[in-house]
Amino acid sequence: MPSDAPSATRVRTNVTSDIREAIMRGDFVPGQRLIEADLTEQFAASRGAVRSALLELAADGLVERVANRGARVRVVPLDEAIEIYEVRMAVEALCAAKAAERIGDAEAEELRSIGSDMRAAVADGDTMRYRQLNQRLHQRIREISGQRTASNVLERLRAQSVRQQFKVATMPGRPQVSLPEHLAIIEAICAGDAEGADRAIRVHLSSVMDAMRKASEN
Amino acid sequence: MPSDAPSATRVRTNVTSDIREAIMRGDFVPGQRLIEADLTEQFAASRGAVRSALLELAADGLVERVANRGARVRVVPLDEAIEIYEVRMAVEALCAAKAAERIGDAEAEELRSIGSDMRAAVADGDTMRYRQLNQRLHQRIREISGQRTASNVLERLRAQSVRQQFKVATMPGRPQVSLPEHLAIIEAICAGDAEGADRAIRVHLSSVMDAMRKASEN
DNA sequence: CCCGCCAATATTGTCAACAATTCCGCCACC
DNA sequence: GGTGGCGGAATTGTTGACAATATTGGCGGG
Repeated sequence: MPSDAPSATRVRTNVTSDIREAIMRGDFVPGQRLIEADLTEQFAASRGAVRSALLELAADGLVERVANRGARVRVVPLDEAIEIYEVRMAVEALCAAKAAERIGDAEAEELRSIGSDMRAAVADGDTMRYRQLNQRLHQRIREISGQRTASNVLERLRAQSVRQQFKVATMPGRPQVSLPEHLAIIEAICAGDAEGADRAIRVHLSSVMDAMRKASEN
Repeated sequence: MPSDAPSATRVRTNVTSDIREAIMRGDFVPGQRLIEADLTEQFAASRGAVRSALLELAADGLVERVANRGARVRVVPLDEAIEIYEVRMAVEALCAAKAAERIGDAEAEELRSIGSDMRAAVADGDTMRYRQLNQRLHQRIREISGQRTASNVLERLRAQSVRQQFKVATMPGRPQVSLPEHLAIIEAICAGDAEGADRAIRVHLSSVMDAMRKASEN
């Protein structure tokens, strides 16, 4: 799936992706109404296309639709965010374990390289870069695991909790906490230690969940 | 979900559910083309409604859509079915563990009652009834677990693999194998043994996966 | 001063016709 | 005899107008 085809048939921009990205980027805040007419204008698409997009995004759990009352960006309360993370923990642990079983030398080097970059980003206090590396690490682990279904599920769940994830990632001192957890995950996977990778992922996501709870106490 | 509401507001029957059920029931076989005009006639709905339905079902992973070439019932190859079951294992294990932690006396009695019914159904050789009870057991465990997100994910995955599940369930001698596994799950959950419930679920789903592999060797 | 009704408005849902695309059989041509 | 183009049919995609439904603000009664 080429997310950025160089010159190919991406002439006709996909409205669904546009709206999805707008939501995940935060252009639309949770709870905000998404009125078809407005979106039609904003994205220069037909109403039918907008309708289809909203339908698809509703299936993805990103927007809520109630009959005859339209769509709005779904607001994920804390307890539901926790549930999402509990599922993520189970599925990411599966992916990490599988990745540990299947990893090759080149891929191991790549993961370690991401680890080094993360260390550097934390040392420089570059939170944004760390966030990107974090996402890339998790994505790469999923890819190495070869579990397409698990990847789909995780991608879906991540989209739903991207806001909470952002809140946590930008907490002061948070990178210092999560960096060693990430490095532990990388080491376990590269060592082919499925059991250890499973544990390391769970430790990491537990830590994220704790931080999430703390963040919401404000 | 009342499939046959007696008098309620089910005047306007939902096309999406109808098609979904038709697929899961096997009225449409995997790979079969789903032509909008035909569905329009068959379900007495407008083409727009059918289109929306196909869009939604595609998001659910039940049908495949390619641009300008229409929709067809998605065919799930064995290796993908296995992946689906690996994810199910992870998530159902989570649900079982949570259910074990939260179960009350009334619910425990209900689960045990399902267990007895299953025993009876196997003794009578009533495979269909056993299948129903099986589904109800898993569903009830999800409900008791209180994990909405996990339930959604599982419901989705179950819809995709319902065909394989059927193949396995109707294998001769299969109920005799899975009955004790189910009873073990029930006992662990009722005993409040989260760890044991997790293990029991994994044992059971591993067994299903093995059976699935054998079934596809034909 | 507050509350429930009613019309006006905003918004979504549905429909039918039209445009664009792909598929399939046929025929000329090599 | 095989191959490549060329219509015609089938099917999906899009558009615009219309119908159905919910929301809002005002108005009169209590």
